Amino acid sequence: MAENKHENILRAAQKLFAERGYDGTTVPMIAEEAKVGAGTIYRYFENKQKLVNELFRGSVAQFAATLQAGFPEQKDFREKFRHVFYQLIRYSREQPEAFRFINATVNAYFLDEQSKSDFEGFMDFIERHLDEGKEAGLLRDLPSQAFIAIVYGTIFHLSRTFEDGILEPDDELLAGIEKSCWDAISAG
Amino acid sequence: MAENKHENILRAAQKLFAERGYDGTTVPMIAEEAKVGAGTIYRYFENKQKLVNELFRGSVAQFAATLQAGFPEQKDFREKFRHVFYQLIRYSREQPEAFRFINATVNAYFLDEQSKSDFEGFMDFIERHLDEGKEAGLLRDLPSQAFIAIVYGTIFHLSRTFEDGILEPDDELLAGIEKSCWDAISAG
DNA sequence: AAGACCGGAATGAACGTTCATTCCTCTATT
DNA sequence: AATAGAGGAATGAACGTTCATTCCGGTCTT
Repeated sequence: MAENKHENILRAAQKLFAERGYDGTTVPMIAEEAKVGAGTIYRYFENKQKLVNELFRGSVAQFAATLQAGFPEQKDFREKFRHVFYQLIRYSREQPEAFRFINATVNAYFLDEQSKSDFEGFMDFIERHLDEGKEAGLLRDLPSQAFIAIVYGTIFHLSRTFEDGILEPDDELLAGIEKSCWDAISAG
Repeated sequence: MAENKHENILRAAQKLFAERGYDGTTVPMIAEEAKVGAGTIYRYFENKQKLVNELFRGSVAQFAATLQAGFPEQKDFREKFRHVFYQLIRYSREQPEAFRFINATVNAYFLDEQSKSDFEGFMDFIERHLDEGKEAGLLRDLPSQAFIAIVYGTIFHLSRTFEDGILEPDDELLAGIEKSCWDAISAG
């Protein structure tokens, strides 16, 4: 039961932070959602800010793990790109609260230095992957950060569209958008 | 000076909401930033929530006006798309706080129905524009909302990249990204 | 022309409420 | 009986909001 409460509190916080934001969520709200006393939260976390930072880093780590899981190191760049695209989609679909929380929190004033640099490290993985495609001459003559804006930006907005029920995600739609993104970044 | 205070309060709120979010910004903070007494805010706005909604609607209206200003109604679809793309970029560059505030607030729990429907009306304009291109057979066989995710999502993420100083916006870069977006949505 | 007066605009101290955090009691386990 | 874990009442700070008071420009009276 011990480790369980720690996890329950994090999950409750994630849900509420995703819905209402950090400052719109009170510690008693988190306690109620996690079904623990308000004081219990302070047995597991020094304060609210430490809690949100620990949650953020955990989410980013899980996100990074999803992205790297089954990465086709031996295959060609086109295949690697497909992998990254679909794993980004997968995380945003399987952990919509975490995905929303991460993106809403990236630039927040309450993130500490370690959290920021953890996220940068994660983005660096994507950037390095795109750099590889650039060096192979497969991509357009644009900075990697522009490719990130196109691919990550698209997926970010798409996940909102799915969450709001405006579009239904199916294989055909996702395949079409993956091809669109590839065509947006690939050379000639 | 009368209308001026109303405007000063809105601008102060916009700056703070963009930086710290609605719940992370206190009314006394807004008062200090606007250089008025805290009580003065309540002469112009019924309460904090009415203030944030009025600000949101004003920002959306300005955004919509920017998008429609000089719309090349007589030109071909390719030219219209270019217009929309560059006007979206323009607003995000000229009003970065408003752009950030709008996007961070779209799904917020404190937005009232009118604010939500104002924003939907704005998005409808973009969607209708893309529908036109679809009906003309110029675009891929994807839902318009997917195109919005690609174009708007890209620009949204790009504006973060510019704001953080990661990329410098110049004509060549923007032209390259505009072409990328067009290639992502156009048929054949 | 000058002083008295008026009314709305502006203020910031003060209110009740709610927040993050602490502390003390109770329960369960050994 | 002793200890550790958990809960929730208690606490002081800070919140959104109100309100008694001050300020200020214009108008009336003489």
